[in-house]
Amino acid sequence: MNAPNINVHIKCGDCPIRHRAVCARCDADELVALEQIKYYRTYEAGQTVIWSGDKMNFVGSVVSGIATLTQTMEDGRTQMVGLLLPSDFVGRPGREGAAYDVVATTDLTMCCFRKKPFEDLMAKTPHIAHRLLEMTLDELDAAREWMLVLGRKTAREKIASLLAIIARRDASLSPGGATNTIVFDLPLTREAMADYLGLTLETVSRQMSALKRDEIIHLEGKRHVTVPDMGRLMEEAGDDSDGGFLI
Amino acid sequence: MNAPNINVHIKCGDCPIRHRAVCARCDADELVALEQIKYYRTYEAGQTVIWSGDKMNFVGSVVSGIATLTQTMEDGRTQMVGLLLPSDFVGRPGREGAAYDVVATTDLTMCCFRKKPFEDLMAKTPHIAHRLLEMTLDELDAAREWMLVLGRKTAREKIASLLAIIARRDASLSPGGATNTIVFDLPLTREAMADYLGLTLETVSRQMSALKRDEIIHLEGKRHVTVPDMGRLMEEAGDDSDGGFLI
DNA sequence: GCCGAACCTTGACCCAGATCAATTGGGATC
DNA sequence: GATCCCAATTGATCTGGGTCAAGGTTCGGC
Repeated sequence: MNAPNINVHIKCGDCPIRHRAVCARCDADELVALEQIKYYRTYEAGQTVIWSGDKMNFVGSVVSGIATLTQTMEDGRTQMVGLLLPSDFVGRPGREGAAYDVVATTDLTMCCFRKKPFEDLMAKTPHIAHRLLEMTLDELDAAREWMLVLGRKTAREKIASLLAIIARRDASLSPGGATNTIVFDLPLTREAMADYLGLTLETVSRQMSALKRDEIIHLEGKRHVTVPDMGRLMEEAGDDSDGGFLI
Repeated sequence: MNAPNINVHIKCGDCPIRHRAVCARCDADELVALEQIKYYRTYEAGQTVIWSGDKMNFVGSVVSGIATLTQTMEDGRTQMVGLLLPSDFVGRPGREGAAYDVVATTDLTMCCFRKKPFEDLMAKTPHIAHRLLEMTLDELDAAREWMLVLGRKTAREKIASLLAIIARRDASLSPGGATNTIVFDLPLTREAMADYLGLTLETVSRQMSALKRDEIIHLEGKRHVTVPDMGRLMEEAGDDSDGGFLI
């Protein structure tokens, strides 16, 4: 039950993450070189992609689905340290072992490269190295944003922050058009949300109920969320007024 | 009182951070190019180097002294998101504005490059881009480590973790030799420690007193710390047994 | 359509750490 | 050595979120 399927194969030109992943800046020639060393893997929801401490034989990009990066203490306390969405990069060129557990939260497809050939290619291809630097800097910003959430926000603000982040990236604008209503499905269980936010799942549940009671969000079932007014959600998150694009 | 001094000038060959900073992998020619665009700035303890949101005209490396990276919410809650030690890099090539406040904690000397020339040079010099990627990946690991501290550790564990980190990098092995006693000076006020750890300064003070009472540390004055047994400190931090090198 | 498992919600109580409030200590400056 | 100032300590009290415990929902398998 643990061997990932290796069957799909997409041409880079047709790849849904072509313009955002580590290969985004590659030209046609470079893409050919990547095409030669790449292969796909799929994982089922719940499967562990990489165990912390294991030797990493490959690096790669998330093509579809969602995965989490988590760190665990000996006594079992766990903290999620990253959420991997399509186009995000997994693995660290230049390091042997994995520093975190990577777990598929939904069914997951990854575009993988064996580590050594990828490192060799990277050394010869500044476009890849440059794009990877850019992506790493973005992740560093996201991690630091998250440090503020973990260190200084209340439980309610934490939940609102997480919802706002997911809403903003995952958002499918409501068919209605000009409203700022946003609708999406939570890709995480209450427990995973708690691990992300440094809370317990009970507190997550209570705060979700509270936000619902206060009509900041509407819930259908446990996962389907409607945000009638994104501005109010941002206020609850304790972030400055609107959009909050990085200055 | 706010204009930084611009007076020192060190040859790259004599620079104390030559082998660890963003220029670490540069060869002689590349160093000449860097030498031409670099200049030094000094700041006094307490001075703000960069304000969040301001246009960044330069990037650079910390040569000596310590600075902090902090984020502030509108209501004044602040979270430190990075501690900048000698050889650490400040600024983000490819972005206009600064995302965080940078404040000198001690007197500080920086080796600066105007942003545009540095970016141009970086595009032509893979050694710089490569080293910057490496440093950014290390910072990302440090930030994620810190997310575990902020999200899941108790106040006592947080303090022990911070002391352990400072001890490990800042450590001057005691002249005695073979003991694992470590002595160092705290570069941070109690308030700065609190901002780093997501605590209040009162809690920091109480936990410092508790660690002292339990003889995990000794204190002379408020800043001079002796750790008689590094292993015990690591235990208090909740980290796995010894050294804890990244796997 | 019954059963079990996984996930979620809600309530009651408790405690770690925040908050409010003095007090102490250690330099600098005069 | 008196005064001021700021960092730090310490105490008393309060509270947000954790912990423990008891249901409720949903869904797939039989």
